[in-house]
Amino acid sequence: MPPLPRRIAHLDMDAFYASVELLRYPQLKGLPVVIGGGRRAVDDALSLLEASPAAQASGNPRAFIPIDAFARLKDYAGRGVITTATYAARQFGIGSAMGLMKAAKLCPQAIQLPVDFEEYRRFSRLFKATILQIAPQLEDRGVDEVYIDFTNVPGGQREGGRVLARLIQKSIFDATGLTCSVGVAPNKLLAKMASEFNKPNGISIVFEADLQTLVWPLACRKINGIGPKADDKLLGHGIRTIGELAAKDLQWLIDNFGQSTGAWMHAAAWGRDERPVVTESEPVSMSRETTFERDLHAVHDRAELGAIFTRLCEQVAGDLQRKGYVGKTIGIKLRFDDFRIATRDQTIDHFTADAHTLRQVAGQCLKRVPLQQRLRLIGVRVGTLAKRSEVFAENAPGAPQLAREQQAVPQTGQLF
DNA sequence: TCTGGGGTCCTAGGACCC
DNA sequence: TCTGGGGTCCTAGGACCC
Repeated sequence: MPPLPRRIAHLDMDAFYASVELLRYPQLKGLPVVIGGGRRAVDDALSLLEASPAAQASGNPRAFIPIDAFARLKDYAGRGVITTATYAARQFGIGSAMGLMKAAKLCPQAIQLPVDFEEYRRFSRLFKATILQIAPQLEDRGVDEVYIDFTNVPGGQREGGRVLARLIQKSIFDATGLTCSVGVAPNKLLAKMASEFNKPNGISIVFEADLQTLVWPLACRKINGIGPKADDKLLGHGIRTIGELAAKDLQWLIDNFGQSTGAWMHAAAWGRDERPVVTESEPVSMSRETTFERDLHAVHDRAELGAIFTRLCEQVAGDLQRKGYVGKTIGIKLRFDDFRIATRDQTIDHFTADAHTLRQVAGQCLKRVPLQQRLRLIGVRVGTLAKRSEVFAENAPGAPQLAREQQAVPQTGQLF
């Protein structure tokens, strides 16, 4: 029997965070709602506001406070950003990654909700488990997106995948009350674009033959992997659409964008993508970072900075231990007040998940950065990961590498 | 009232080894 | 004197994605 034509689906939950919140608070349907800005400053502000009569009357004090109330709070630092906004809020020009203060200006009456990642993750697990009962080849692409290989699944070839897509949509709605959009195409690249064609709650089916009519008129930016920089550069050459990109010579693209990027762009514009659906993967790094409520200075705010730095190391160590990983490349990330970023890292001779070791090596990394300028953010990262169990197995008997990890790391008493 | 947090992958130079 | 390659690891930065 000849192999079936490859049919790959991209499934995207519709306005995921907002939809989960609307399930919880159906009264908010149709109202402008923004989700995000949930930093400590916001929590402090919330606790002040919870006592307000309007909030009390709503029955859910935290949920029904207009965003404007924050903007008017005297000492509010205002560093939170909007994670997402409902369609009603988008009408006012509010979008994700927008500063909370700007959003308050655009739509003072918008209701602000804190983000609840735990709840979103719960729904995420639920919809993915639902898909897995129907189609076993699933690639996780974050909390609200997946690729699914339809090729050999019953119904996966009927009407180009529409029959299976409909079944999955219905099953997810029955299990969660949430809608999603699905694109089915010969590969991941086209499936990802297709899932955007018919939002929300839509299905769109794309074949190779649809390339010219459905894909070539789109902006290059619609290709997953072409971001703002590459798009700017393409525009600089007068290339606006994917069709215009496809019309360019392969060699011309290689000369202007490099061997790898040029060749990839050419293939993408012609709808070619052989990447498989990857059902399992190991993490490469784990990190924690935080933006301060006000910019801090390495000397002036040494104690505060040191405490935050230590906490980040403890958090990364906790994450590693909880998930059963160890790593040997320890690094830091700094963002200065002018938004410049500096990174430093160091690879040590053994794997670790120990907070003191991370703190010590990360402290050494910090010493290698000039710190005249104020800092906005600091982060700690561990890379070159391995499964803790495998490092144990490799070293048994004797486990010399981990034995070293368990040695007490001398506390220098210094901050950095 | 500018601009969060957690990731992946790529590039490019230098060290070091054969 | 100076002349080679190839391969891997480490480090710093940057683009991009969700």
